Amino acid sequence: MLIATWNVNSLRVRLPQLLDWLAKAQPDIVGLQETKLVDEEFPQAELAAAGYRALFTGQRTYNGVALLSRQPAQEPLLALPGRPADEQKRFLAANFGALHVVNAYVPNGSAVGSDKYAYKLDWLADFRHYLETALQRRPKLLVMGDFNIAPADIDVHDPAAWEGQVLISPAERQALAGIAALGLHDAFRYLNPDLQAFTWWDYRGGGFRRNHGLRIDHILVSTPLLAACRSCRVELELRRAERPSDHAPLLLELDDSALA
DNA sequence: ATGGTAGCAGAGCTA
Repeated sequence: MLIATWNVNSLRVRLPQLLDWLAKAQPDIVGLQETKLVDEEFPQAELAAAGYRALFTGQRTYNGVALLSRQPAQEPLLALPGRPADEQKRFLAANFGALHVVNAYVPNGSAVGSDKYAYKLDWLADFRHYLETALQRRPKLLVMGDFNIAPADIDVHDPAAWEGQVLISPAERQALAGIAALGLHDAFRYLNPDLQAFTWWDYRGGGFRRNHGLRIDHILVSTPLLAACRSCRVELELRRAERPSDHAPLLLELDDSALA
C-alpha cells in the first residue's frame, strides 16, 4: 500500500493537480495540509468520483487538513485531544485495520522567540502527549504531515545560513526528537540513511530552481511497522508543475501486512 | 538588499 502526505497550500487551487496525481500514483491513504477551505466548500464529490473517501476539518484562509482513503476510515478523530474546542484545524486521526494514522499540520512558528513560536512548541508538547497515549492503545502507528521542522543539517540546503532560524532551531529539533524517542521513526531517513532530499522550497528567490529546500514533511512509523517499510521518496514532479504548491508530496510504500 | 512569492481576500497577514 502507498501512503502519502502533501501540503497543498490551498486545495481549491491544487485540486486539478491532486486529482491528476491520485489517478497516476494511486495512493491508498493521503494526508493533506493547508487545505484553506471551510468544510462546506470541501470538494467531497470530486474526490468521491476519483474513488476516495475524505475526512476533513477546515477553516477559512489558514490551516485545514484532510485524510483521503480508498477504504473507509474507522474511529475518526477531528481534533487534537487536550486542545481548546476553537483550535486551529491542524489534526486528524483514524484507524485503517490495525493501523492508526495521524495527519498533522504543525504550526510554522513564524520566528524564533515570537508568540507563534511559543504556540508551536506548546502544540508539539500536546501532540507528543497524544502520540504517547495512542501508542499504548494502537502500537501500529503512522504519523504524517507538515512538521515544519528539519530534523538535521543534512535536511537543510544551507545549514550555516539557516542556523538559529525557525524550522531548524534547537528547541524545535528537540521537540521532534522527543516524539521520535517514543519509538516513532523517520521513515525517509530509515530507508535512505545518507540521501539529501527536500520537501519544501520557498516560492521566493527561485528556491526550487536553485534547490534551496528543507525536508520538513515527514512520515513517522512505530517500531512494529519498520519491517513493513519498503521505500520512501519525494514526488518532485508536483513541485515542478505549473502553479505548484511550495511543498512536494512524500510517499511511503508500506507492506500490506501493516494493516493486520 | 530584513527583500523575495503565493494564497486569501480584497488590506494585510501568514507562510
